[in-house]
Amino acid sequence: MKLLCYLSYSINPSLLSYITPVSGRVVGYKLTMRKPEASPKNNNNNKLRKGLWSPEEDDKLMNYMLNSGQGCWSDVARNAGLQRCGKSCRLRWINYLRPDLKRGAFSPQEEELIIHLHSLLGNRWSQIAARLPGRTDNEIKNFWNSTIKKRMKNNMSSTTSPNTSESSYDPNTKDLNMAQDHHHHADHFIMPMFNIPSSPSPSMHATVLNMLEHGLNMPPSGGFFNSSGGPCNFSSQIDSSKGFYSGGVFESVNIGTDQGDMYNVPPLENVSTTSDHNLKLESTCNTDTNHNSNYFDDINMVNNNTNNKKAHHGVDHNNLFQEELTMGEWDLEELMKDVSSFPFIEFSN
DNA sequence: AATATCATCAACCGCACCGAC
DNA sequence: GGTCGGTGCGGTTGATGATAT
Repeated sequence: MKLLCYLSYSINPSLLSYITPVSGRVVGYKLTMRKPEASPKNNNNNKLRKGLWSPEEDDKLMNYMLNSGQGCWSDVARNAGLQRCGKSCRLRWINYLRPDLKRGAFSPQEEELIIHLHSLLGNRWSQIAARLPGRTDNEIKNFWNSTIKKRMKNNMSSTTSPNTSESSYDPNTKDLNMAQDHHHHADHFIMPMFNIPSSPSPSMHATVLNMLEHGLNMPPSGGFFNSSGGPCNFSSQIDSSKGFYSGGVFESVNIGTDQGDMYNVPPLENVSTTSDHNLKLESTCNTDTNHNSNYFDDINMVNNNTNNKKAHHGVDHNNLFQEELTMGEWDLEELMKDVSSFPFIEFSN
């Protein structure tokens, strides 16, 4: 089916309106999903259509974009002969028609990467998507909310069972298995790497990045993340033979050092997100000489770029971030502040 | 077989940012 | 400095198919 999807798309992208991009399921054209004329607002003077896109609309937009390229989206909508708002055209293009979109289910590697990036970036789906070539923020967001979040939720509920801590490893529940395993060691502070709140606080965000930055130099006295009491090394390592973590979140020190380490997170890819600031990021980070430093540079860039958005909340993330990066040691109190908002609790809704 | 419930995901909505005027 | 249009982002909705009862 996946192959069929790719083939079909290469022939006529609009055909794939009938196939969901992620699952590859043939679902038929959901003509009534968002009933185009259902709302009175749709009958306004502009007669702008809403709801699902028809194959004809897809064709129009695709042809226009391929022939004329992207301009002002409202112009695109008008010039392409679409009775859609520019916003809708943009969304359709980015999420569905873009030629470089990858189709099909998320691979285990992609899943791991999403989880990892989410632990660092929170719900900054666009930033996460920028590191997954061919994937859209919407796709990743849906995947997270439907699959990963549910998995975590299920796993959290399973922690109430006394047997769960002894349960064998299940790749489908690996995140919470690890978290719960640590969680049961009450004498050690546990930071569930995958369970950072939707919007990590600046201090927590900084702390996580601090860990990544200074993992080797973490004060042994902290020992927050190492149940064995040894030096605290924060990083993640994939056992490539299994496709998942080999030793838990806080075990190895290997981020970005192995060729096969998927957490050697690629710099922002040339993924045609049409986002200007993503392109800027890409231009500043896209070098392959030093993956490790690039990665952290990249994260810093992310912080810088998200800073503007956060400014209206009255918090200067960037300053906080840089401040904490220079601290060189853990601010346990700050860290603990954030623990209460970990999705260990959040996912219990 | 009929019905209810769940899972998925395309698309909308509201908000914020940015640049031009 | 205020307004406006364009754009991007994250949260949410709701139709559909799949699965359970």
